[in-house]
Amino acid sequence: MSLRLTTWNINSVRLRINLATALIERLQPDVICLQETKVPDPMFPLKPFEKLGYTHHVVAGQKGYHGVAILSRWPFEASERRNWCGKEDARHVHATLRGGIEVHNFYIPAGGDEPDPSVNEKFAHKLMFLDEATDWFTGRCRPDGRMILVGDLNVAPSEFDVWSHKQLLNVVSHTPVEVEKLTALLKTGWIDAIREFHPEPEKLYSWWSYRAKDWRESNRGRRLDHIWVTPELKSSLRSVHILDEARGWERASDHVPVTVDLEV
DNA sequence: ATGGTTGTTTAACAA
Repeated sequence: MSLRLTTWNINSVRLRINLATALIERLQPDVICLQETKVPDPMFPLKPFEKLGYTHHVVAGQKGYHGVAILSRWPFEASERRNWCGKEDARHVHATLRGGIEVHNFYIPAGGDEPDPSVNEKFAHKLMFLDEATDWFTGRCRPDGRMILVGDLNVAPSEFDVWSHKQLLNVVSHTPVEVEKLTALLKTGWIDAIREFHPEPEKLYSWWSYRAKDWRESNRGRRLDHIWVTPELKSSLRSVHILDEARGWERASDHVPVTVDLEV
């Protein structure tokens, strides 16, 4: 069976519900993983998704910030919300699809502006989150079997994942300590599916700041959104696609949807 | 070197 999964930091699911339906019409993913939904669960707009066939969902939201959701045309065998770092932040849900494929959807803390954990509590939280996730996937949730990890991981790990390695070395999202910790998480047993199809040195971005006058012209992007799979799914990978043009949509999110196709 | 924008919620914060 073919499985198409799209991950997207939508930056408010209520504001961009029409962009979500446009995306669905166009790509028809089987599974959609959203981040930064910014809505408490009772107010999540499930109806438009249900009408389009996404009758299975796991949603974890909160007022104003964060929020993740998995919306699926495939039934779930199980699903769960998980909290991290002793906080109630809605940053992770996971679901096991019919057939036993486990999907993890993360919204890793952005980390604030100052890349020093001793003065910036948000950056400390980000590093702790990455450590805790690494511990978790090393221990009771080992990445074996058929598993997919996606989301806004808020780290652009390689020099080819940012518009300027030099100019971003001390900018949160590309500092060596974050890259080291994201790499440790990857090495718990994952394969970077996007790079399987677009190996370095090809430049890849999934986010462009709202602050640029012309995002396309300046093209100061970063690859913050990721799709990882376990080795067991490597031979099932068929293609990946970063929908750059979505950054040019009216009232766009600052992130664009990223899609993977598998034959499972 | 700095400031630039957007979303939620309504002045301030997060990204």
